[in-house]
Amino acid sequence: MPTPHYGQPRYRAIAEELRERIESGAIPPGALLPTESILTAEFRASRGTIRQAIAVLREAALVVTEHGRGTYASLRPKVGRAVTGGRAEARPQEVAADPELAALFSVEVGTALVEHQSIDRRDGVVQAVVRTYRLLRPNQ
Amino acid sequence: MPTPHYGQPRYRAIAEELRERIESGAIPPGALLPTESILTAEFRASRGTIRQAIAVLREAALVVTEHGRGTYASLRPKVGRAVTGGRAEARPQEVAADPELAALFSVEVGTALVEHQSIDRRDGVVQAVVRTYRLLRPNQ
DNA sequence: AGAAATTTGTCCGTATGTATC
DNA sequence: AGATACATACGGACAAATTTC
Repeated sequence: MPTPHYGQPRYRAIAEELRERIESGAIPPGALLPTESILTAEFRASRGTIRQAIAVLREAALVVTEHGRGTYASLRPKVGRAVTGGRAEARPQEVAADPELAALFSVEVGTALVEHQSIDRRDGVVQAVVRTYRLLRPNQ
Repeated sequence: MPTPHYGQPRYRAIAEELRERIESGAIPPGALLPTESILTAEFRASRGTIRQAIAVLREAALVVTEHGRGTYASLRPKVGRAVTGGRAEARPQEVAADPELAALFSVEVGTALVEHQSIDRRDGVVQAVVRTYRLLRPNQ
């Protein structure tokens, strides 16, 4: 079998399909995904490709994998706009760069950065807090 | 050849070695890393293993790979010296809630949260750093 | 402009190691 | 101990993007 992946690679297509199942609730939060072996059979793909697909979901924090156990659907599907009141507030503010941010932005520790904070709530309960950091004035 | 990986897997050891070369300046910022083919010969490892090692560096934002071109060392500063617990960037990571996060999540200050950091970069230059915080155990 | 070489991307099949049940 | 499931590693083949000639 050749390797035709015009446009979308197989592993991404498979990741999409699995993402659908998770976000739709077909695979409920906390539940185990089918084993790599089963997915291999279902999608008629090699195990490496299946693992690549799962890696995409892991990167997206949609699943968590445990050695010898399996891969679980994350307890936190869809962070996006919940139809019911998942509104996010923003609050620009200047903060001092911690060592890691300083290294990333190539500035001195303590340099002022702009912090943008948004909050994802569901039914009034804070689900996630997102902080975005940028330079006051981009260098380079 | 068997696959003994007591403790450290091969690909992580190779990633460590390459990380050394980058952080020491042996591979200066912006420079191309040796091709996968060359690394395969040097480390006597399969291409898959080399690619896995490079994936680790990519995850740590130490390199950027471009299709058909090669893998570049990131333009990040060698400031990453002070290693006072300052990890380059482990992916999902547990951190202690600061007062503001603690208030938002309704937990005690210092409670462990999961931090996920992603970096938006253009041409190797960091544009923005996004940190997302969530509870370890979502308490509905 | 076009062809070839180079380099990374995707995919397969197999084998073995390690963790969990 | 045995079975199950994920992790690591190898080798081969072809696709796609880039560079070189």
